Amino acid sequence: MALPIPGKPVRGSKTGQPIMALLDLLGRSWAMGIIWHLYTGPSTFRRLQEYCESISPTTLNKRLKELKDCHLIERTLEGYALTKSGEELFELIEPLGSWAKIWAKNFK
Amino acid sequence: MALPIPGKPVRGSKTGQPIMALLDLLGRSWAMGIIWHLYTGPSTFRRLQEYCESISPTTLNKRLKELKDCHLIERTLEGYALTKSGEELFELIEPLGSWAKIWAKNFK
DNA sequence: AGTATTGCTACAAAATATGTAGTGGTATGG
DNA sequence: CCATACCACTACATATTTTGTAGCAATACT
Repeated sequence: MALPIPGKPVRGSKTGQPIMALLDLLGRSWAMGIIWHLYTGPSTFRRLQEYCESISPTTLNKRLKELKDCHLIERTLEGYALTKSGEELFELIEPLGSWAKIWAKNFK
Repeated sequence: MALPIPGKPVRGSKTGQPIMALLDLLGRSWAMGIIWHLYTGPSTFRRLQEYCESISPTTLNKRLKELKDCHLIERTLEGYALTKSGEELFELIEPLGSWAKIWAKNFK
């Protein structure tokens, strides 16, 4: 399980379980936030930065590279966009949106 | 959206969107791995540590506190266990497991 | 009483993220 | 053509998070 993450292998990948590699990738700061936003359509670097509450350009750049290397996003003429694979992944995590609302009520 | 995360407010919570708070929580190191493991049944601190590839006790302890504060896990006589809420959440992320296998083939 | 295991805490070092400034590239206007 | 203005990044110092190792108090087992 050698995912093409720049630098060292993915955290959690030693077990060889793909799910662990995926959870590691998604468990990095803003990774899921980026995917969530891109489902609304392609976006520019700047707009992603704003959407992710002013994530630093350094981190955004790194995250985008990783997601690109894992074929979840790609650059298009309109900016960054989800790949077919990325869309599939989004559709799997989409249900979290409505669940989160119910969950959040426990803290009001 | 003031989730009871020890210390500062959840990253991503400023928008007031519960999904962002949830993605932040789940986007911390090993958070989803812990949930994934606990679905197989209650577990002790030590076994969780082994399962999470020797996550440092400091981080494991912090993460367990956060997940407890957000009512996703709880301490039982048998150790740490998912709450009703935590189980619901797991069932939402469970499909990632089979998807990850297909996705991983792109890197072989 | 002695040894083992467990659930943690302490703390220094390493890795990661942030915040701000700046660079080079392309578009727009005068 | 030159200035101004964005945009997509890179550089780099600082802050925060995670790791790794050691150790301690509590319970269990011999």
